[in-house]
This record gives sequence, C-alpha cells and structure tokens, in this order.
Amino acid sequence: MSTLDTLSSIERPSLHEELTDRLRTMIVEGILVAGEKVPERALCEKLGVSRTPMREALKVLAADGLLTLQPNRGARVRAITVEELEEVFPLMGALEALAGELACKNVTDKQLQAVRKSHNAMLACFKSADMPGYFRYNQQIHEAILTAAGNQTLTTTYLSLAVRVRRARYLANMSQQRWQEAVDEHELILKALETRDGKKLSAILKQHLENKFATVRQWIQTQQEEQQQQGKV
Amino acid sequence: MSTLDTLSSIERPSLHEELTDRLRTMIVEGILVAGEKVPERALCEKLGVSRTPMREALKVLAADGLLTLQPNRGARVRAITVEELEEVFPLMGALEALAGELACKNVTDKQLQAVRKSHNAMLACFKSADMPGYFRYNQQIHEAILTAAGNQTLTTTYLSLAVRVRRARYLANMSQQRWQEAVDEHELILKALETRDGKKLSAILKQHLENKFATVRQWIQTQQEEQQQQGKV
DNA sequence: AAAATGAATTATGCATTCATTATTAATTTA
DNA sequence: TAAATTAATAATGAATGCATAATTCATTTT
Repeated sequence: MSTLDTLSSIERPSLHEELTDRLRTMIVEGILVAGEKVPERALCEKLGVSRTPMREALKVLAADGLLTLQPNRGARVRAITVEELEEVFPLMGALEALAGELACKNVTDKQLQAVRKSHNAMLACFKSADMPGYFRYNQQIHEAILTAAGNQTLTTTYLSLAVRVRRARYLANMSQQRWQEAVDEHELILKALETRDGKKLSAILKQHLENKFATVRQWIQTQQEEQQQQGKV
Repeated sequence: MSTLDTLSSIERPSLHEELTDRLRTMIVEGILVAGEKVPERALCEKLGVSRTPMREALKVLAADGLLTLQPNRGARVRAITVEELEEVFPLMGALEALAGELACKNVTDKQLQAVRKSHNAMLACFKSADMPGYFRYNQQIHEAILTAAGNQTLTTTYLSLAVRVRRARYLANMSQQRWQEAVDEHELILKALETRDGKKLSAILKQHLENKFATVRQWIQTQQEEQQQQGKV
C-alpha cells in the first residue's frame, strides 16, 4: 500500500485543479505508486472532498498520460516502460533544443542571473554529494531556461512530458563518472546561454538529455526485469 | 448562439471520453464558437447525458487548452490570439521536424503508399479548387507522416497543439498563389519521404508550416481588429 | 484439498440533489 | 427617465444517491 497518511485536508476555489496538482505531485513523489491502483475513496476521505472533483482530476491526469483508466476498474498510476521512455525522450529533446534557441534570443540579464544562482547551488550539491539537492537545482535550471524562452505553451508541453519521466529520472542514480560529466555539460550550458549562442545551447541540451536518457533507460530495464522475476516467483 | 441542433444522442462505454471527443470536434468545426460560453445544460440535454460526465470532459478539454474555465462562470471556448499562435507554431514546427526525421527512418512501403494516395487526392482537389477537400487530404498527409514516425506520444502531443489552431487554419484562406506554393512544397515533402531524406523532409515541413503560419497570423490579426471594431460600435 | 459455484461486499460510472454564486428582471429612488 | 437597489431566476461547483459491474469470501462439489 501507499503512504496515504501525512496528508492534510484542503479547501480553495476549484477543487479539481487543486486535486490535479496534488495528485500529480503525489505521483512524482511516489506516494501514489507506479503500476498500482489509485485508491479513490481513501484519497477522498483523506483530503476531505467528494468523489466528483476527485474523479474530474483523475480524468485530467489520465488525459495527461499520468494515469490509465480501465473501464469499470478505476484508475491506475501509469508505470513508465522503456518503450514509453524511448518515445518521450526524443520529444523532450526537440523541445529542449527549441527552448535553448528561444532562451538565447529572449533571456534577460535577471533571468540569466537566476540560472547562474541555481547553477552554483547545484555545483555545491555536487561537491557535497547531495543528490536530492542536485536534482532539485538541476530541475530549477531547466525550468529557468524554459521560462527564459518565453513561450508558455512550450513550458506547459515540456513539463507535461517531463513529469511522466521525472520519477524514473530521480530514481535512476548516475554513476560518479556520469555525474561529473553531467556537471561538465552544465558548465557548457551556462556558457552557451551567457554568450547567447542558440545553436550551441540547443545542441548541448539535446546531448545532455540523451545522456540522461541512457542512464534512465538502463535503470528501467533493470526494473522491468526485476518485475518479471517477481512475477515468476 | 451555436448550432446545437443536428446532434444525436449517444451511448458507449466511458461517456466522458466520448464527450471529450465530441466536444473537441464541435470546437474544431465551429459548432461551439470560439470566445463563446459552452452551453453546458443545453449540451447535456441534446446529448442525453447528465452534467457529471459532461463536466469531466470540460475539465479535460480545459487542461488541453481548448477551453478556459472561469471560476463560477463556466467554460468558454478559447479564441486563438496572435500571441498564442506565435507560441504554438514554433512548437509544431519542432515537432513536425522531428516527425519528418523519424518518419524517414521508420516509414514502411505501405505507409508511403498511403501518403502518395492522399497526396494525389489532394492534388485533384487543388485542381478543382475544392478547399474543404484539399484541407482534409492535407491533414491526412500530415497525420500519415506522424503515424509513419511511429511515436505515439509525438502524435498525441502534436495533435493536441494542432487542434488548437486547426479552426483558424481552416478559416484563413490562402491566396491562389500561396496555394500553388503549398502544393509545390507538398511535392517536395513527398519526394523527401520517398528518398528517406530525413534532414530534407524535416526542413521542408518546418518551412511549409512557417508559410502557413504567416497566412494564419494575418487572418487572425484581421479578425482581432474586426472584434475591436465591433467592441467600439 | 483444489477447483468451481454462488452470495455478500465493495468499487465504479453516472444521475440527481443541494448550497452558493452569478445573472437577469423588477422595483425603487433620485 | 436613468441609475441604483433589490428580488427572481438561472448557473455553477460539489456532495450525495443509485444501479451496475467487479471483487472477495464463503460454500459446495469433485
């Protein structure tokens, strides 16, 4: 079962939006476990809402690819597969590339400063081997680049894809060597953005993502094999 | 008011999915008019469903960017603006480019044959100046390329963006000259696909879209000005 | 004891109801 | 008569209710 405790009740305009956000977070954080059923009733009781807005949120998240709805059998958290990953990553690559080009065109000095700050914070985390911290600042950087691109639709589209792989991305640990490489790539990312070199930034971002992709794919493959093992036993 | 008549009642597993599809179609076809409120009750009655699944569908379409939800004031069909267009088109460009590259890698002879068929049908429509027919086959071609790319996530993502601009795209009439150019571009598209030249196909598709973009942008600008005029009168 | 059948329970999908908020219509006031 | 105020009506958002389908559990059968 999932960790449904430690969740407080909610109130605010438009319950279903609040619920959509909450559930999304719970999926990314693994509180709602990939592959498992979404305990609709339990969630409603825990959050103090009725089934109507909850079910609206479930429909939205299903349309978004985070859940699958089985007729008469409720919602299930979509477990990412290698196949899905192979679909999502190239897409994210294309979008990051676009974001890089646009960001170089549109980034303001203030935004650049924000990226630098996240970058340095990320470096500090790397040096102290703080993976969760690194992950958080890393995400901040990529989102800051999206913001700098100044295209809300791009941001939304990208994030909806990113969320689908975020948990896998988080769980798939990098080797120390790969981690160092990732940091090096980030130096290049910052440099390209500072010099407003769109082509270069675009290319590095794409490469950076492809490298991450390789790590995550390997991890998922291991996971799937373990699942199969368990299925046999 | 909108043309809510000529709609038959429905039945099938998962009402909200059926409704989502129906409403999406109604928006693209202009039965639900951009900028106007969605007549929830009337739609429910017309389609013979309760408000619950209807509202689930509305939430999904809102998350998809086709509607906006105003708290306590229902749903409204999102009218596309120049700003939104300027956001959506570059994104579609990046995705079409990706689709082109992947399609050249993965297209089967059978799929290629399907594209050729649509292409020829489209040419026939051009010669007989049949815009609706042209538009339909044109769409078929682009969707066939997506299919050939063999990336379901790409298809879904692209279509969700394409739907948002489809109506404007349909209403924005091309000049005769531009139409001829578009047809010429389509010849190049077919050729690039036949020779599996990913780079070239990718580039042409992007250019093709940018040209379309220019036409649509002009049309929307005119529309917005007319709206403002009406607002003043 | 394992498989098969059937009853009890629970979950699911959708319709209905209800409280609240917005909108319109009617009335009053200046 | 035009603006302001109030009353009415309708719409929205969310909770509840209900019929059907799925699941679980007990019972029977082999």
